[in-house]
This record gives sequence, C-alpha cells and structure tokens, in this order.
Amino acid sequence: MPRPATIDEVAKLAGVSSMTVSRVVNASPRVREETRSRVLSAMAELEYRPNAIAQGMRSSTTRTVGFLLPDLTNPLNAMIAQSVEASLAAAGFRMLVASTRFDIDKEAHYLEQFQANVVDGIIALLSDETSEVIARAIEKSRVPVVVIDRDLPVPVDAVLCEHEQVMSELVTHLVGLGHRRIGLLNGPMTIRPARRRLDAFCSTALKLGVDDPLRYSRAPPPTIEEGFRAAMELMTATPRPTALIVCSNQNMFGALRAIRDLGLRIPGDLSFVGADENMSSALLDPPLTVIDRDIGSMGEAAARLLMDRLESPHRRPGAQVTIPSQLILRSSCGPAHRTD
Amino acid sequence: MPRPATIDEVAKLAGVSSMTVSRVVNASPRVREETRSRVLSAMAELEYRPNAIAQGMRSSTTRTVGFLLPDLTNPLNAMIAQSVEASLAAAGFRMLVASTRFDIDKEAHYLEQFQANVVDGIIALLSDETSEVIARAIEKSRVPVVVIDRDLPVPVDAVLCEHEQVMSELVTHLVGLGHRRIGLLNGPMTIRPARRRLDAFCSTALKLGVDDPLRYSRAPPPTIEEGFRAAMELMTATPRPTALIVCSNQNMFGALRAIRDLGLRIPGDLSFVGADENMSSALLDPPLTVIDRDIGSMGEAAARLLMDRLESPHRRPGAQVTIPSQLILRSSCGPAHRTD
DNA sequence: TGATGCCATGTTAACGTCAACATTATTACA
DNA sequence: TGTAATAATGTTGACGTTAACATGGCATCA
Repeated sequence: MPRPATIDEVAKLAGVSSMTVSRVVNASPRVREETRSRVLSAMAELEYRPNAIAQGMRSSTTRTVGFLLPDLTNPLNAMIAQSVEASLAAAGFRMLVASTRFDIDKEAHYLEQFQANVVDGIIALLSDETSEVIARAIEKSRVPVVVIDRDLPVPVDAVLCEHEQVMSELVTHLVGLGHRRIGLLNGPMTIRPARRRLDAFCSTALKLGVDDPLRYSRAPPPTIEEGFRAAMELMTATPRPTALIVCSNQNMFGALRAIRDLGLRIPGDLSFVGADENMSSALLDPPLTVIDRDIGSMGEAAARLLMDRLESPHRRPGAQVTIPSQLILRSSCGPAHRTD
Repeated sequence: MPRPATIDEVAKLAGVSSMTVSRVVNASPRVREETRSRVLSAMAELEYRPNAIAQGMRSSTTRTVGFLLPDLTNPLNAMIAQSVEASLAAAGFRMLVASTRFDIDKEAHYLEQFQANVVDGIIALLSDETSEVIARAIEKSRVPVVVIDRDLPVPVDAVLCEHEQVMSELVTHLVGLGHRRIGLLNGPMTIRPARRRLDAFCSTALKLGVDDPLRYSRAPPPTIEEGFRAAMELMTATPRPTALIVCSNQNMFGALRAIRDLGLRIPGDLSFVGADENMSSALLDPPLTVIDRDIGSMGEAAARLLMDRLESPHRRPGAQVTIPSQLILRSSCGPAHRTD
C-alpha cells in the first residue's frame, strides 16, 4: 500500500507546475497537446488519483448525498434506496446511508452530523413528522433536504405519494363486495401516509353508509410482531371484520401469520388487502390484492429534486412532486359472508 | 442557510486562539475550566461544527467505509448492509453504499474511485470472483478491503459462510426421504458459495448412491425470471425431480411461481428447499424448509475485520472468519413419490 | 520593427484544522 | 523571594488542490 502520489509529484515528473497537472485533470483546453500527454503518462506512471478530500476542501463540496432511513431491511426502503443511489450515481454523486431504526434521536443526530461538510444534501425517510427537533433541524439545515412522503410544518422539498384516491377506491371496491366491517392496520399516525389513508378510509366508508368505520382501525408500529398482535386482536373481536386492509409490509407478514394461526381462510372468511407490491404478494396463496405505487420513481424524484436544488441554491425550499398509487386486484378479496 | 462558522471565528468570539478551540473540540485536558466554558458558549452561539473535510484533510482520513454490493433490493444484501451500517456507526464510521447491479465494470470503477481518499476501507459483496481486474484492484488497493463470501486469488480479509456441511446434511435428509432425483438451482459458478454447494451436493449424493446428481443441476443468474425459467425447464423434464433446492432468494420466487403455474403441489408432488430465511419463507403455504445463516453476524464480522485492520495497518491481509449455516426443517419437504 | 494580443504555463494564496513547537502564566518549594 | 517545574495558551506551517492573477513567448499586423 504505497502512499498515494500528489499532484506535485506528478508535476515534478512531468517537468511542469502543479497547475498544469490540475488543468489536465480537469480537462481544461488551455494545455498544449504535447504537454498534456507528458502529464498523462506521469499520472499513469505514479497511479495518480486526485485527492477527493483536498478537492472537497477547495470547493466545500463532497459530491455525496446522505440518505436517512429507518430500516434497510424493509424492502420498500431498500427499493427506494436503490433507486436513489442509481439516480445519484448517474449525476456523479455518492450515497451515504444512515439507518435510524425509528429512533428520533438518531435521526436528529445524523441530520446534525451531516451538516458539517459531510454531504452536499440530504434525502430523508423520517419516522416521525411531528417531532419539533426534526423540524427545527431541517429548517436550519445548511444543506438542502428532500423528504419522502412526509408533511412537515416547515418548508421543505418533498416527494409525496397519492394515498387518498386509492384508499377511497379500495373502500368502494370492498363495500361493493358487501363488506361493512372493514379492518384497517394503518401506520403510526405520526406520519402523513397513515393520516391521509385514514381520512380517505373514514370519509369514503361513511359516505357509503358504513357504520362506525373506526371500530376496526388500528395503528400498530410497523413490525411483524405488532402486525400479528393487532390482527389477532381485530380478528378475535365479535363480530369480526370481513375484510382487512394492511398498510405496511411488515405488519402484513404478521397479520398473515395471525390469520393462518386462527385458521381463517382468505378470501372465504376474510378479504385481505396488502400494501406495496413485493415479491411475495403475487406468490402467496391466494395472490394478494395490494395498494401499489412506483417505488423506483419515488427515489428518482427525490434525487432530481435535490439535484435541482443544488444547481439553484437560491431557490426557496417547498417544491413537491406527487407519485400516483394504484390498486392491483387479485383473488384475496371476495364477497362478504356473515360471520357473526 | 448561513455560512458555517469556522474555528477561527469561534476563537475570536471566545477571545482565545483557534488552537484552544481545537483543544476544546477534541476534549484535550489542557484547558482551564473557565476557558473551556467560554469556548463552549462561543461554539453554541455560532452553531459551530468542526468541518469534516478539513479534519479529513489534516488526518487523511474520512471515517467512512464504502460498501459495494450488487443490488440493495435483494433482502439478503439489504440485511447485510443494515448490519454493516449498524456496526460501523457503533465504531464512529459512516457507510457509503455503491450498488453495482452485477456489472463488473461498475465494481472496478467504484473500487478505483474509492481509492482517492473517499473512504478509509471497503467491504464488498462481489458479483464475480474470477475477474482479473477486480483481483488486481483489490491487491493494489490503498485502503483495506474485506470481501464477503468470496474466494479471491489474492490475499484479502474475508467473511466466509459455511456451505458444505449444511448442503451435505440437506442432501442426506432428502435422500432419507426417498428422493433420488434432486434438482438444484445454484448461484452462478463464478462465485464461491455456488461452487462449495455444488461440491457438497455432488459428493454427498454420490456417496449416498444417487445416480448422476448433476442431471438436474442448473446455475441461473439470481433473478426471479431466470429462476422461473430454470425451474420450468427442470420440472417439465421426464422424469422430473422429486425435490428441488433453490439457493437464491430471487430464484426461489421465480421457481415457486413456475411450480404453481405447472399445478404441482408442495410437498405432495415436489419437496422444496429455499435459501436464507426471510419474512415469507415461514408464511408461504406450506412453510418452507430453508438453508439459513446468521446474516446479521456476517455484517458485524465484516465490519470488525475492517476496523481491526484500520487499527493495525501493518497486519497483512488474509484473515478469515467463518459464519455457520443451518437447516431449518418445515413442511415443504416430504417423502418422495413416483412421478414418472 | 515595435506594439498588441493571445496562448501556454507559472506563482501565490487560501480553504479549516491540528501537530509540533514556542511562549507565557501559575504554582511549588527551597 | 527566586527559581524550577508545570500548566495554559499561542504561533507557525502543512495537508492537496485550484482560483486568481502574473509572466513570458510567439504570432500578427500596422
């Protein structure tokens, strides 16, 4: 592991000044062809690579973006991360990943840490949008921030998902199948998607004459265990729901296990709707009806918003891009039967 | 977005030299208590954060580790990434993620790019261990490299997985159930796990009197589509296998779809073994027997190897840690029936 | 032939921090 | 009270790069 060569060593070997080497490195046209090739061979001989830290020092720039997310093992987050990385790489940026495990302190910590010339911008999947600390941190951020699917009380660029229309469509579909007792495992109410879904769920259900739509609505933390527990609770109620909508992938796996443990059949005893297409939704028996959205374009949109902002640093934050959702109908939903 | 304060501005406000501020920042004991508190309040007032680039410049260090992987959307990779990140964060390091999408050129590119004082070390999930270019790049790397589950022709620290023993156990189990035609969807032979598994698969099968064990062995690329195609091919052969082992998660989803499309029942018509526990293996109908390993400890071990090496830069590379595998028996495997 | 201007290249300094050394203040003790 | 020892703080310079300005050479043209 030899010490890396510096620009001065290259300059010396090529018999020019370091400035000329810098010009060659940065493809400036102000260099004679013959000089350029002499410099290039000196660079090759010494295996010279411009020192990224020193360049960063000069330019106060890192060509790196921080991506904050609660949990990489959630396939949804991983897919967003993947598309963010691809978009950033295409724009010549690197992606720093910080996993916060739903810990607000960690979120604040990373947000803070990233300020210190660590990244040029931040893309965040926040786990709680009601936190004062986080809002303040974003407001005071020295680098542009883009949040994904969150409403914050401060102006910030955001990629939003369409939740109301698809939920409304779904409720209409289920009511059309005869369901009147519809369970909902929503995400925590501290984040936007859950609130939006609940709004649409309630108002559509009420409009369609469903009685007390909140009766079977729960908002467990997004884990398999909590999904299991909440589904158990709902499905052992009397009378029990004839349909169940689960909005987080992790909750979904727990809920499915609970349903299996209770010996309930889908869609015979229960119509089931999952969230976000993933490899297993089409493979489970029966294939699941799901609420889906184009995850890839969420990451792309976030990266694009951030890049735009880096190019026009004086633009005020607050731009929004909305990603559509859609309902994918499969055989896990059927007509409601009497179960009480 | 105010320009961040520098150490000199803090020094001026506190009425001390920048060196004293630096001492306070770095918790040196050589500072009078009263001075320290004056400096601390100046820091607070100016919201001073030490500039990470400048610190990096001084120390030739970034406190960042690059993690190279083919694809974040593969849950296995995501889980490794998650545990790598957690271990690195605990040690005060950040994680830069580079997704290579199985493109050797990209792998080489990132490996190269990372040399330029971008990271202090690299952890890599390589997609092809036979590449000369990659081996050369790792050999010449200016920063320590740790590879996960790969054999390279150059000395490099590695976290290895145990593949032979568990495969041998599995084949023994299946033969014990009466299976003689056992299909194997292996990973590409350009990486170690696939070769190790194949070795154990063949030698154990032969030892147990299985005829021509390679007959139903395939090595498709790790995608859902290729898993589908390969499983289709195997399961429409005459006579067809009575058991199928699938070693990649992605292949597994494709294979399951093929099996469903062919109307085959598990375990009635076919005994099925999946790879790497994930949320759905226990939920599919029937729950799947799988080859499993402790993914979390793989990431931890990789981070630990790298940290060790950063602390003892003169240690020669080549350390190895092996992570055990185990067979989780569920109901997707049963006695063999005649199917021809 | 001398002035003008352009092109290729060089010199200097600065980005922010901190190690190494230098200086000054304080304390301990004869 | 003076001197040595020690603690507290300051000064300088360097890490590698490049913007801004400076220089020198050569061609063009009146």
